[in-house]
Amino acid sequence: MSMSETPPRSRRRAAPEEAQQTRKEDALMVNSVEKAFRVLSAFGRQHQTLSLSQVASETGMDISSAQRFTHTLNKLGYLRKDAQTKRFELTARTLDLGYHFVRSSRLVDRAMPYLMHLSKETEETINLTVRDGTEIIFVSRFLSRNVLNTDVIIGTRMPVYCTAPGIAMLSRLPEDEAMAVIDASDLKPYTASTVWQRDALREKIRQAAAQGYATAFEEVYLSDASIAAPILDHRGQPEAAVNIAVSCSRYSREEVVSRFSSLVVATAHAVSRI
Amino acid sequence: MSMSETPPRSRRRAAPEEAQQTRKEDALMVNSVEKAFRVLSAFGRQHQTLSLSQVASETGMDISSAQRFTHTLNKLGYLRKDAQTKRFELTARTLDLGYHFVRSSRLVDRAMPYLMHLSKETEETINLTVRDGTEIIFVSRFLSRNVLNTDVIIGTRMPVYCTAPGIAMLSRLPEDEAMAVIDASDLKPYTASTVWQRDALREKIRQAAAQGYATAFEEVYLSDASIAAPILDHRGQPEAAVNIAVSCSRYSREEVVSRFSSLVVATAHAVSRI
DNA sequence: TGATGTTTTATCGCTATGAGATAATTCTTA
DNA sequence: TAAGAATTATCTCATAGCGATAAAACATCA
Repeated sequence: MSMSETPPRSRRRAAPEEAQQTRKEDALMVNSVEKAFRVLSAFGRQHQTLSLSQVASETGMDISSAQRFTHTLNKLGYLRKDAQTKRFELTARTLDLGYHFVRSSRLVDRAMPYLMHLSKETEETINLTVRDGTEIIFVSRFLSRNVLNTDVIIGTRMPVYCTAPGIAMLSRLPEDEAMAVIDASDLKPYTASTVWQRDALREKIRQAAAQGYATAFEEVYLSDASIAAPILDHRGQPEAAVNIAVSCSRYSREEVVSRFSSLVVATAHAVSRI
Repeated sequence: MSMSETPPRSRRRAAPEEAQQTRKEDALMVNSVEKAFRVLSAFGRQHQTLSLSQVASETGMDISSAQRFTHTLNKLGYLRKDAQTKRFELTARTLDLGYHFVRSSRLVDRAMPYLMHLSKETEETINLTVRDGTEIIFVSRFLSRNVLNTDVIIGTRMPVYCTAPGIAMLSRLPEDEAMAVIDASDLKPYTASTVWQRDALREKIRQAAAQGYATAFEEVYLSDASIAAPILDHRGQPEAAVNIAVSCSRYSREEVVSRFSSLVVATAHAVSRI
């Protein structure tokens, strides 16, 4: 048997057994959908525009798939292609999905008037956040005229463990569930003030549970202080949090608590449906 | 031949010729992607939650497809399913796409500091919008402490023809292109003040071209006034618009122009890359 | 309470669809 | 202007996903 003959052009796709596997596991999964989202999320601050081959390498797809999905997303209007440079970029149409979410959210509906009121009363930045696994997502936001942080926008994600809203939400979970979230997190200090050790975090969660609110001082951004309270759904589960964010330069830690704790707790309570 | 025998179970899918047709027309289109988006956009203010069969009827898909796509989107985390009621709702993860867009947009990057400055200077609501066909989309937004309109949020769409940013953008297009947008629009009056007739709109566009800014007084919402200027890209095409929105009760039409026209024009010019 | 209709979930066979290869074309750059 | 790289167009084949339907769970009403 000659070893040198060219092997028959193996028309193999992915790893056949493995594909078979996932297929068996979940016959209802439409994989193309995941790929489409994979392409869209390849874009971001680092990659404002991408060429076809970059899309392929960023997403780990072959050039043909990249071609098919960029074409599809372009047709659907989520991707624009520059005729000159042949590079792709996201379009404003990508805002549609989030728009539908905000418009369909009972939580946002309920919370909005209270958040507005809190914004006017305090003249500080007010946020509504929800939890997605080990992260919080900013869902609604009223900016203060004082500090305009454009790094945080709607859709921004931050770790649960080093944010006041995150801890506030965990504080209304059974402790083992809360610690499971902590344990699933990639714990690390963002600043010198970040509380990131397991034991310290458990203590922080307990304290938040006792007080009804949580605080975070310069844990992610220097000079940012935040105080948050959990919003509970009709069965008492924490479904969101309100927080007030202020600049450390304008208030001491004690002042943040004394001025804002009861306001934020009252707002969270008003939005809750328990 | 008996006519009463049950016809052989016709295993036909869609209309075969037609499917063949579209397939021929666009071999690169991955139709599953469109269907996934169709499911997601079935949700909204009217449909905060949907059951499986509602998804099917809302999207015009059969129950099997609805099942497959809700399952897929649930797995990917864009849809949540209530274990009790078996109803679906959008999750905050749908904000991810829009987040990626905003983060990847050079336009937003460039505009942000100027918008912030304009917001502080005027203390009024400032918007950044882009055009998508016959609509404008709100991309960035700084709310005034005076009027807090929560109907308009990031991702909101409005017709080009009855908004100041829309007319401002058209005013920097060749007139035939501008009128093509008008002609593609579903022209109708939203309020008694809406300018919606073809000729009046052409006149309005010409005036905006001459002045460098466009205005709209109570054309969509009663008591809302708006003044906008176009942002041009490096080849002089209008790629966006800035506008200042105020309450009619606080300023006369003349005051809106005299106080804000040069500010909004200057801001738009600073953001332009011509 | 059982009977009946409705909705959801699970499963299956078939084939149009989309994967992957590659050829043709266009764009770079040296 | 030739070589190389990237993009676009086109083809074939295997299977992913479509559509049907059966089974199960729920709801409704006599």
